[in-house]
Amino acid sequence: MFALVDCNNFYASCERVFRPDLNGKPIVVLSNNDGCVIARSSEAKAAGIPMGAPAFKYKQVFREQQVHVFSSNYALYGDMNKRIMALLATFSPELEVYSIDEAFLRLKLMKDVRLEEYAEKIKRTIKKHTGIPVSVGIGSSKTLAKVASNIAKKFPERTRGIYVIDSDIKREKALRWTKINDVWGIGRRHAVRLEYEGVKNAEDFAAMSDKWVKKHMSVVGLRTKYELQGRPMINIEEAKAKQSIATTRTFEHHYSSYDEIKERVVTFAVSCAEKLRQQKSHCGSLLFFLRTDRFRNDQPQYQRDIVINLPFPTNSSIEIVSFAVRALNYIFTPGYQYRRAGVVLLNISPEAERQMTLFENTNPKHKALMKTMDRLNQSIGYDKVKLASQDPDRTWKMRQEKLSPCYTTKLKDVITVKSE
DNA sequence: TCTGGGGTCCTAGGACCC
DNA sequence: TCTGGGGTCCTAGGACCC
Repeated sequence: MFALVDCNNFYASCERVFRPDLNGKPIVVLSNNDGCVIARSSEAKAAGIPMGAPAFKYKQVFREQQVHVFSSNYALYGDMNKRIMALLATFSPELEVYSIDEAFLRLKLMKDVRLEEYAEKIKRTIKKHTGIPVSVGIGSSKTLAKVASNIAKKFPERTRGIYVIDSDIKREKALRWTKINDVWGIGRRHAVRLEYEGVKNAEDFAAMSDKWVKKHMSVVGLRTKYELQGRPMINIEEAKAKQSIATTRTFEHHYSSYDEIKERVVTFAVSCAEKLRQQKSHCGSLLFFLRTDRFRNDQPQYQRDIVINLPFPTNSSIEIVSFAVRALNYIFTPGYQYRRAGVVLLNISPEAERQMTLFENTNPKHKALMKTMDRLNQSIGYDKVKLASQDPDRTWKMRQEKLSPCYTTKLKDVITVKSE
């Protein structure tokens, strides 16, 4: 059996762990630059605030409903995620961390242990040690575990956050209840198409012909169909090195000067290179993109991507920066108001499998230099050692007006508990 | 004034090989 | 009249996930 453990309203719950005064009150968490709503407590959902709502359009709603607004605090959420995953690892040797707030576990059926009780124990443990409420869905495939978890979340009172699909009768009932666009693996496009075909729920979809599904939705759709029927097609996956690494940002305002954009691009490239070295890989190519503000139709629009194939694989910040700047030089055109840019590293392979080239190679001194830079930045603080092409006192800053303290990762932010 | 960021997998078609 | 058969690799674009 597969279990899906999913944190309820994760970012909002993280904020609430250290602010118990906010229990029962509406909370939203905003994206970078305080742009959109990306997480909502159940009270905020009930207040009618949709996912992805632009914050500036909902200011009045926030005020009227007394919604507590937070900027996203990834240091906090990332650390809470680590703690939860460490706890989950004690429940099964086969654990897949699927996203920042959910994980799949493979459960071997054990004698004398009922699945409901095991799920209950998982839920209780996470709550006790981290303060985060979770839902648990269990089924004979990952997709069914997802279905079960949705039911658990939808009916918290009746299910107490736990739902187990362990019989055909329960499976059929669950599939009938699950709307087609709520099925894991069926997105907006396919949902529209399927509804046109008369498919309303997961049960209808599971009854479609293999031929139709394969033709219109490829083997991916077919796997989803089998999984809904209770035949596992997707396994627990162990953590793998990333195949692409990106750092992209919407700027806090429009930039038109080359120098300002260049400084940002350098920083994006450095950040990508750090992530690349962390997973002990190097990259063979780099994509850079630059675009104007798609929401401003009173201004001329410009958007371009460029891929640069590196002459040799590298993970040196210095080299990756120089190629990123070269990419910028190719596509930068003066006269536009730029709003977004990004660096994506591609063609990633393990450092250890380096293919030597005859004439060109990375400077061997870079390796030791990068190691030292990474060590210093890790021990004395992020961004303390920079390349000269980065602005030493970075003038730009992400808009984060409602940032909460880093309760679990900064000593000065640790809460004080007074006892009498 | 103001609208996020980071990933994966699959397929068709082109270009190539013998 | 008539023009084979069997492969691989790469890329762009689409669809999906959180």
